[in-house]
Amino acid sequence: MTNSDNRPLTLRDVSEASGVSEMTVSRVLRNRGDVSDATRERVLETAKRLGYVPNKIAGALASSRVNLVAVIIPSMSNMVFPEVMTGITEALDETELQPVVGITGYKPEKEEKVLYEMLSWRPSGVIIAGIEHTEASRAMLRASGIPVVEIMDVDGTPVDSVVGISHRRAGQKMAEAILKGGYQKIGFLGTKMSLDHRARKRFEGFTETLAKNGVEIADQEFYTGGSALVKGREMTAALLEREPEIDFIYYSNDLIGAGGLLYLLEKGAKIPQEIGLAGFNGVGLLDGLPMKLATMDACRHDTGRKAAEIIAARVNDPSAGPVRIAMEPKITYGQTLRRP
Amino acid sequence: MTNSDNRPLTLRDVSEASGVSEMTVSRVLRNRGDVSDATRERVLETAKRLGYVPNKIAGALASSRVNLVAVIIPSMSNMVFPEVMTGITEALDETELQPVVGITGYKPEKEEKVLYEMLSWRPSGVIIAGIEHTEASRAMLRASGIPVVEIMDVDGTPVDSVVGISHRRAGQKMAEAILKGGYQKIGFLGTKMSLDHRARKRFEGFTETLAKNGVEIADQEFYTGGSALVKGREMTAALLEREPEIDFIYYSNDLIGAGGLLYLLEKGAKIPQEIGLAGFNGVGLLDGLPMKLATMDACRHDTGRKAAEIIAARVNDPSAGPVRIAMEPKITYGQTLRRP
DNA sequence: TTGAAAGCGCTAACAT
DNA sequence: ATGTTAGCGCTTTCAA
Repeated sequence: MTNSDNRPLTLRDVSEASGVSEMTVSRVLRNRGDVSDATRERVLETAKRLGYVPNKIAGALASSRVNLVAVIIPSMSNMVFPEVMTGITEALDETELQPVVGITGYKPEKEEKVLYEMLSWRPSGVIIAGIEHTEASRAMLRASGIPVVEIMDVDGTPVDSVVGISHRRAGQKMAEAILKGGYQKIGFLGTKMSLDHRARKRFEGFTETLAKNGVEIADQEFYTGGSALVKGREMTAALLEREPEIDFIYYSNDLIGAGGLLYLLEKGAKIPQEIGLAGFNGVGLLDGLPMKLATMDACRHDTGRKAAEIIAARVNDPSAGPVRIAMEPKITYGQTLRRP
Repeated sequence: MTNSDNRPLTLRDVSEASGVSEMTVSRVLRNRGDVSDATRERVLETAKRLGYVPNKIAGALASSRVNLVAVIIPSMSNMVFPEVMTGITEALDETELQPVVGITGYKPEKEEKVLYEMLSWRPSGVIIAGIEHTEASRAMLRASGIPVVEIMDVDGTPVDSVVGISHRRAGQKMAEAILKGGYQKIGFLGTKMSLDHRARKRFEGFTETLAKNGVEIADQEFYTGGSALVKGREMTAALLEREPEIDFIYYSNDLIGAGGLLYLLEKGAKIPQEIGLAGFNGVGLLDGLPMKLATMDACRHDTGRKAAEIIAARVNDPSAGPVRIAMEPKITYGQTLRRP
């Protein structure tokens, strides 16, 4: 089954074993050009019998084509990014392209390293989360000469193409909905936002809109690390301890929102009359909680799909220009946000 | 910032711009061999100024070394696999190796394709979930001549090395704990297991151990697709409708277990006196539920770490032999399983 | 400490 | 329909 020495098989081995030139073997294996059925069959049979696996490294070097798309995201355990990946994978499955994922852990320097590493494999395109990058990263992206799509945030200046929602707008919209719901004393609980630009922009859009309507955040708290459900409970308890009059809490994500929801339900709070809640993301995982949390869909799946489609289109037609797609985040009222 | 034409920069460009040979540039960029400080500095400065990014494709072809480890898993949205990935990444971060992930969607044919695709990049090793593969996949793995670690299941015959728990044993252990807790009429709710071998093995170990103790599963049901929390609710409701006497439900994963738990709490069930519950996986995400679900830790993080360490060791010393590590799954009683 | 030559395994381009 | 030749951009090996 294995070849005698430990050398991986080459095209030449298949060529010799099947009695046709390397070039013809190559053509058969890539379904290129004209090859007679007889030859084709013989080559395929031989390749299969020997257990030949082509060497893409050599192929890529020779053709200067690499059918890989670098996908650079902060995390895989966030629930948010697997969904984006699904969209990307779906779209790429219709092409020759394949995604390769790099994880940055939300750290700009790590992003820079991962990007450098991935670009050194000369991928056909890059999909990268966020629109904030180090100057070095932006320079690399520009210099790469390949299509780049920044995703999940359109508030800023993209290197090339961009697809996503405006988080500033998402925050605004939620603030408007909350005010229309008649809530007055509003608190905010979220992650520490020094590096989570999207959460920060939502927060900014949120507070600005409240301010325009003469409302100021009654209280706020930011956490880092730990179980989101537990944090949601704890922070909600602490917030209400400090400010018992609060009648709405806006959470920076659905998980801490769910923690807060569970806590308040146990306390017997009247939701959404006495107190309303909203999260962010539209995490399907949470369907099945005792009460459906108000949230906002970040269009993650579509964003992934669209981004991949842009790359695919650009690979086929390098002359195509940059694209900017701002999706509209939609509120899901659930059962924790009073309708106007 | 970008070079005038669209051609990516090569070593030669740096060589010409810095006035030293390509070879010396190469040495500087890889910290190899003796290069004078003056030369090193000049080369690094030039490379940075030009924005040179090395071409790993060419490097890999020339050196026949690829510092990539193929990691092949069924899914990224399962909560289980991101944790394994964390362990793998941690261990690889201490080496020159880098993980590249392929997703199979639990489909053997897709696994075969992904494997072929990844092997064609000539990685330094393979970490692959499960011990059941198509014969073609096994043949590829054997023929690849690189270290292979199958993970998360040790019940079967590995191609090379294997790290994980015995799911059969996990099922047995949970059955024993439930019986010792004094439960008698036991139901099972889980995923359809045609392709989820690990869930199947747990189920088999579970029922066999019950049988040895003269107990037969009182009722069971299998689902596919949909929100796990919702399914957990629905199936629990249906099960208790059919068999109101049931005093324990074993779920094939923590999420449907959590759905069942929430449902039963709403119904005012006395847990764990009148009815006990247990899931599987030890999903940290669920900390913060009103009650802590009994579960079993599948040692995912350690499994990932260990697997990566085995690959790294083998890369450094190709003569090392295969390794088999069976971890011991530990029960977490939580608050839903009566202790003996 | 530096450089020159050869070639990794494949494919583009050009024969035949 | 098939074969030949010349690289792709780097590293290995050997020479200076």
